[in-house]
Amino acid sequence: MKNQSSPDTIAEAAEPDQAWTQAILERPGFLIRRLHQIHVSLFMEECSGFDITPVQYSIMSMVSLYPGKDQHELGQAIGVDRATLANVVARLEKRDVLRRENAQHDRRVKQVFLTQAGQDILDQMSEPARRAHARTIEALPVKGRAQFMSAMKTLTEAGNIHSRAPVKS
Amino acid sequence: MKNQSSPDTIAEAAEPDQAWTQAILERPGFLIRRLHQIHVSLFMEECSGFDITPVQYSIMSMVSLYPGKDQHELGQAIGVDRATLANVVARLEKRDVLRRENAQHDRRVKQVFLTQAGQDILDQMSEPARRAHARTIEALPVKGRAQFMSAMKTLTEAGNIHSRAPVKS
DNA sequence: ATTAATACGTCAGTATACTGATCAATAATC
DNA sequence: GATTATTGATCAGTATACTGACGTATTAAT
Repeated sequence: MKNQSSPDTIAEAAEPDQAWTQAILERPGFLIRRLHQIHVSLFMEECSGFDITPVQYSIMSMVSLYPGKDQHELGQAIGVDRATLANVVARLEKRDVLRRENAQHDRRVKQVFLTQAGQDILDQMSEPARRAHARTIEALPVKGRAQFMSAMKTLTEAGNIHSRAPVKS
Repeated sequence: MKNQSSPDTIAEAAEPDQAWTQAILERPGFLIRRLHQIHVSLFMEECSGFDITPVQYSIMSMVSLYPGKDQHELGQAIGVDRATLANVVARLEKRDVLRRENAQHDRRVKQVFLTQAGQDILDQMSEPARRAHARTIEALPVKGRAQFMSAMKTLTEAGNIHSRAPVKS
């Protein structure tokens, strides 16, 4: 209610402290959010025409490996909470990419399967998806990429329990 | 429509190929999404009670440095598209954290200011926010943290133009 | 066997993130 | 000066992500 609430402080606010701005833009969380945005953009660019998002692709990949895996297991496998996973799967089912089926052994459970259309999309996306992942870290020297991926593994494994939807292997 | 669409393939699908599962879970984009989730969780945990998200904190920090910056500039400064930024700012305005004002020099422009309440929250959040960022990378050895942050800077700078809301400095 | 606890899925609500369209104000062009 | 183009903001729609609550089905405990 003193200095920053008055509009006539605009002029001299143009160059307060470049270092402080840098401090904001170099926080770990900030850079992680940015890199996530960048990867999603690269993924959607490489995979344009399929209209499949990175998370959808992760789910399809996992269902392809484990046909009949239920929603709860799928969520735990890729680190997506059950509410979000149900949303994504419902969308893919509506588009005839996935199919859900009530399990006989437990009527609470819904098992997920790829349709033939879904398997075809997955196959066709293999190369563009690989490129998107590669481009995300291509600015690093080859040696640096391995170091970076190693660090990411360390951090995600260490932080796994702290996230709301931990990956359960 | 052959192997994966039949529910009686569940049993033998239990252990298809551990290596393939690993391949999914070690893609760059996958780990980036996970680390982003983890950081947000840590941030919300450290800053519980304030009900301020990481992006909201970024905006508040930037407005504190540049009072009167308009929405378009703010979005470019922190890498958030204008539609999203307008949403976030509108929410913070409703909670009396920020204040918007129509600029005299250009009636299209809405300048953003912190309220006193907003500045107080920002001040009080300084330490918990710092801890959240620190904890996000604390699993790395001290030397590894610098390397990791350096790699993140390289990647976000290189990928900046590819994202839909590039940071403009 | 009934009750209690747990598990799976869903729903409602909220937040970030993006797209594409629209509208009003400004800037550029003729 | 009138027309055109550009810009800032908003709106509608969609997607991931999470919370808390609910209902139903299963399992555990009594």
